[in-house]
Amino acid sequence: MSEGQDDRRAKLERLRSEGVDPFPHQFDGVVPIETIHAAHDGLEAGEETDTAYRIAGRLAARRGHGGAAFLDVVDRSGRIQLHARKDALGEESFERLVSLDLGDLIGVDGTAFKSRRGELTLAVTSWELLAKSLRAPPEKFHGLEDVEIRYRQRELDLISNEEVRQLFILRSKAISAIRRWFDDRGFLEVETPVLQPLYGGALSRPFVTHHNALDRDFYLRIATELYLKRLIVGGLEKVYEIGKDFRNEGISHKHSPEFTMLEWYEAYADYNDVARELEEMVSYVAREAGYEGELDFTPPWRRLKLREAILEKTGVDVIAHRDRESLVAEAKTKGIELDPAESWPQLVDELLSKYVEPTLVQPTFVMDYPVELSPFAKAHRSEPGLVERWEAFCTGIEFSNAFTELNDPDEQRARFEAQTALTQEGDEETQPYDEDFVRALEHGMPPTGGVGVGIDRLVMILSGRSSIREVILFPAMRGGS
RNA sequence: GGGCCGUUAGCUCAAUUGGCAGAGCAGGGGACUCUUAAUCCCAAGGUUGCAGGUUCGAUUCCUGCACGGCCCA
Repeated sequence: MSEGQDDRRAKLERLRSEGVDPFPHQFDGVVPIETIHAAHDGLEAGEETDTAYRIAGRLAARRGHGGAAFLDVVDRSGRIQLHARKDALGEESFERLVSLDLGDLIGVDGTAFKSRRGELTLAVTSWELLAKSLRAPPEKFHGLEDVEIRYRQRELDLISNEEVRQLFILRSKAISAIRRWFDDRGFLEVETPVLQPLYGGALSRPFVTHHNALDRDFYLRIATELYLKRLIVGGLEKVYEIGKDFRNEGISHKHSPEFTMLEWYEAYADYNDVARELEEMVSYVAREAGYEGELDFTPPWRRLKLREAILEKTGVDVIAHRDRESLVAEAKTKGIELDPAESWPQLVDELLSKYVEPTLVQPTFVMDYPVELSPFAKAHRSEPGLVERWEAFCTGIEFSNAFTELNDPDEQRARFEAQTALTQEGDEETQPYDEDFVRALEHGMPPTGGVGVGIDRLVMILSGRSSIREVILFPAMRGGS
């Protein structure tokens, strides 16, 4: 009797033999359960109405009392109690209703009232089976807690865990709010290739795939950056894209090999302009998604220079020690052991991520990065050796990255060549030379501000989750079919 | 890649020193017309992740593997 399936199949056959279709085609005129709550939560205990509603959902609990029964039905918007009476429904309909299995999908007509204990309830006047469930749902009180099953069979997680449903509704609301925000400001939503002859726009190893008819390899994109900037060259001026990027690197609580990225580019803007846009946009999205936590997204956010942020947390001035040896030595005087095998920019990155990042709880911009870590950012207008770049942090994680975009094609060519040199030294996360992109820049790209936002990380922040897998419906897992 | 922890009934969890593998929920039978983790009675439910090893005897100890979690790189 695996998972009680035999009992359920026997009921299925009995229903069929009684002339009941266990899988009917549709059920018209359903209202969300929340509309009943909205209309009648103010009723007094014991108060009855003759207002009729038609709802549909999954049977989540049942409490029988002989000639009557209470049943809980759940839909996407909420849960409501049903009260069924044998004297109201008749013997056949009542017996069939109380012998349903938990997990069955039903449609119900009933009138709203409040029970003596004060629970809003639908008195069932008629009902029908909408789909038979042949497997037992997870236990009703604890729900499904096994993390592996929650991720591999997310449908069960959604069925049994209300807060998981709420999380993914929040995610959906956040993404639609993002689109609304950009659409309202004259941005065009565009779609650029996922399959790319060359990858670029970020520092990461790519996934490789093969096109049979062309007999050549393609890369799954690691970013949308370079194609979007070609659209800026083409005169579209304000563009954004929301889509999946793919990075062939380790999986952690903040890295998924497949993740959702928002990028936008705006002609005639710089990194200060787009910083103001990010704080406004996130503040709007948090409001629209119903965020109610401790974080304050109200603009303006705190702005720190990278040099000062690291100095404040470690006592190390990375700009005053602008080569590997002197930086390692300086860190040592502050009691920080750095790996002397790493390059200067890698060491700076380590100081940032280890000593600064975890302390940035409220939304914060860290500004003005060394040129070595930023092959697409324009030189800083007043700080030599730095570029006009910021990253935005919140709850200790980086969720956004932006530049005043480099638009000098000769400078861009030189940056690619520097990356190629790193590749030859064995660095596997470098930027391949993209001649199509440089040629596009040679036609002239206006001054441009560009931003990337990790949508999964933004949803983690808005929902208070600490693992990226919690906010991805079907996260990548080892093994499986 | 490394360290630690976990994997027992459909689900959530027990099992003393290595000695008959238990409970709640769900499912089955029965009672009950305002309950809400409903309640009460009865019966059933197991290849203890997989493969080895030690032992008279392994859920328990050892080795390897798989999958997962947390931390580190």
